[in-house]
Amino acid sequence: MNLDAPISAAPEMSDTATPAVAKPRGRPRKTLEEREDGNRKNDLVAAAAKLFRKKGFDATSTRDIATAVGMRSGSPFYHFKSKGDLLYAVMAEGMRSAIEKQQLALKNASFSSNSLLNLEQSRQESRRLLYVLIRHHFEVMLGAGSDFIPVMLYEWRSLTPRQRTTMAQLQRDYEAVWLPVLEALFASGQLKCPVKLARLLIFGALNWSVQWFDAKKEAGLDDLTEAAMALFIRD
Amino acid sequence: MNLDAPISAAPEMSDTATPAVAKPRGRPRKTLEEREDGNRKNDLVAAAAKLFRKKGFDATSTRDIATAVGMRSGSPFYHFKSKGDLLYAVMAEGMRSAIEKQQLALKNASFSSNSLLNLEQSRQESRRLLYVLIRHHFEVMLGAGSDFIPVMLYEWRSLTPRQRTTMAQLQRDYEAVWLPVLEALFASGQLKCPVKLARLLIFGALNWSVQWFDAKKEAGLDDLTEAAMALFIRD
DNA sequence: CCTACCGATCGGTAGG
DNA sequence: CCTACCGATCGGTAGG
Repeated sequence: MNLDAPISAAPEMSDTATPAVAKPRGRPRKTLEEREDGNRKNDLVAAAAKLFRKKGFDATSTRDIATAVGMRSGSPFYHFKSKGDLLYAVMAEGMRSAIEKQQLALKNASFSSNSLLNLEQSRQESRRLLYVLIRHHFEVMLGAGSDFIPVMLYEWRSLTPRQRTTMAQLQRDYEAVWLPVLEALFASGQLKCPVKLARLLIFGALNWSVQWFDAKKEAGLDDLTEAAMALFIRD
Repeated sequence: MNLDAPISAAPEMSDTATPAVAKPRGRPRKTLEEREDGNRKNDLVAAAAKLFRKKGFDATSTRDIATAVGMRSGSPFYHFKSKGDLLYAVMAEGMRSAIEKQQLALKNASFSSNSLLNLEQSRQESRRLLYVLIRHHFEVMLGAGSDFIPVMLYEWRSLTPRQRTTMAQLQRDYEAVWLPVLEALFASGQLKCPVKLARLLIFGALNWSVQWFDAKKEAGLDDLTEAAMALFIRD
């Protein structure tokens, strides 16, 4: 396992207690070869994400994944200890990337968060923040090449307890920024549902879109976001 | 395949074009033996529903199901042509039962639907109908011994195209009664989201509860229903 | 990363 | 419904 590879930034890959065995280090580090190794690993994760989403984890064979990146059947196990570790890599990388992009989306949107706002301005501000969060969430689930988060949402069952724990932490990180927004909306009367249940119901409404959204159809992600806002939020 | 068994009321069981081969009919029909046969079939469907929900369709072996009802590995295939037919039986039976119970819940609730109502009364009436529909939907997904609908919601991928078509029809039947209620709420300004998207988002919010609801926890199905109403509907 | 391989499991069937 | 079985597939490994 290569700790320098982007994927491995996630806390744990395997379920064993002592990770990071490391290959021999006797050569100049970070040459082209090492980076290509990382690329192949990323290829595997991307192919796995696509197949896991389309056919499900259990119905996807490691041979399917190997074929998709032009490898032979045994080769994925040079990069990943097990099929389960590949699933975990997909999910962890998906969450890591989603959290990063969410931070960015918020930073771009909340330039006014430090100034003094009157009541009406602050009502609009929290509504705008929720819009940004929802819009970004749709993007992450339904945007081009977004297979990671759908896999994360629908393949929890196949994780080990350990992996579940770390994924749950990543998910809490992702949701952490939603709660204050929902609380502000509740306090200002724009949200009438208790925040805790509201969070669960709203995420449900959004996450379910993976099941029915069709990019070729009429509604785009902006339309979806506006519909969701109209459903949940009063003025 | 026994066409008299309750499960087989569903339009199709297998994917082949010519179903219903039928066993020799040379004995008095509908004896105890035949009914016991039906019971065993129902046992299999119930056990399959439970296991499919817990482990997923692909991760459940027909041996698991056989063991759960005290049969040997080959015996389920006396009752069902294939594992896929068992899945279809679970889903079709789940929907048939859900539709039936939904009709009943509506009948008990809408005694006033035929009388003349003033504006405020009709506003309250459509809100109450939505409450009944949501409450019933939670019951069907989260109530005691309700494994059928969760399986139906999360195992579509494993159906054949033919089976998908008939399931889609059953689902339309189930949802048919929701649309006029949502339209009335939209017309009266209690729902601000376009009806078509509202239906998808609302079902998402409800269906996702299968992932997080814990019967041992604080909130009950009534609490859930009230939270959902507060989230979606204005007065 | 490939070759060659293994043990285990799985859906399904024949014959009673 | 059981017994006994089969062919196929699968995750994973040794050795290079």
